[in-house]
Amino acid sequence: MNRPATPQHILALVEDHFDEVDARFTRGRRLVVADLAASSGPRTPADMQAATDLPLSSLYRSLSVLEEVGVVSRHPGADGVIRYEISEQFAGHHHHLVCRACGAMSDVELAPDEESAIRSVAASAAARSGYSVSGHALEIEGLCATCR
Amino acid sequence: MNRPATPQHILALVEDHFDEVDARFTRGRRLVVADLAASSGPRTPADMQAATDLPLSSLYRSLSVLEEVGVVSRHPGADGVIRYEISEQFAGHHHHLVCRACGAMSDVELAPDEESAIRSVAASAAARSGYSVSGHALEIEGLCATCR
DNA sequence: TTCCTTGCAAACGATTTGCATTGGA
DNA sequence: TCCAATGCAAATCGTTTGCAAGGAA
Repeated sequence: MNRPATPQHILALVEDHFDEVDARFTRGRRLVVADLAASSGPRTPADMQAATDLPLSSLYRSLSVLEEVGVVSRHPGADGVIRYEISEQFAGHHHHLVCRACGAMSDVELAPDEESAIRSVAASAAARSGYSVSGHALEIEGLCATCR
Repeated sequence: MNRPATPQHILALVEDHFDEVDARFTRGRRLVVADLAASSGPRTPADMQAATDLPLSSLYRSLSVLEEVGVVSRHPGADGVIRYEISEQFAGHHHHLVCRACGAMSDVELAPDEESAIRSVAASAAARSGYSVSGHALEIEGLCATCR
């Protein structure tokens, strides 16, 4: 999967994935995935706790399992807080807009030609430094619509 | 300044900058800047404390002053630790290679045409989402030469 | 003197872990 | 039954702050 998906779609894919790796897709984990799937950008544990009402320790434990099985990925913010989102495998490849005033991150997708331009720049830069590339992330910094 | 610079050059620029904003470029601050200027990528407070032997509290205070006056910038890593580097104003614009095995970050510069390609992609993506752009950062993820 | 910087120790806030309990296969 | 998941409380770890001492203008 490498294309935007609806929350329901994501839930279904994640459910299948839990079967495949044979781990339990429990209530807590489901709540976390549902919350992230419905969001338009990475969320902090505090955000998710407010939305799901799970105890923080359980939330963190769910996140760590979800990360292990590749369902979510972490995005540390400049404020020192780690934000999570559904990983690209399930939510599709995209990039981030980061508001330098409020720290919020939101998702953006690039057009195919933009995407391939980035990919080729990343590949050549990595080659120059002896890295083998496995991915890239463009972070666009600016002011969001409400902060500008 | 928007071009790679030698450690000495950076020290000199920073010294002038401290004069301009009339703040003191003290021993501790100088040690931090020298350490960062000599490094090939963002460093953690622990790295810097090992190199400079400054007490952690003083180190953090120096970093916070340096950040306020625009000399350093912070780069939160996936491991939750914040890394610092000399800001682009003094060290030149560049991007990062991040090793997904060891977490190390190293600097890369792009060719002018690569850079302008990224800039234009960032501008159009931001416009689509109602953001005003102030900068961009490409993070290239992969395995570094020693981890691959 | 006066203001800024430093260093130590205590305080914080985010995240992790120990342990006893609960829940599902 | 049995192992994994949960929840609470306590522990960690990176980072920040209070406060008294030191230094430069």
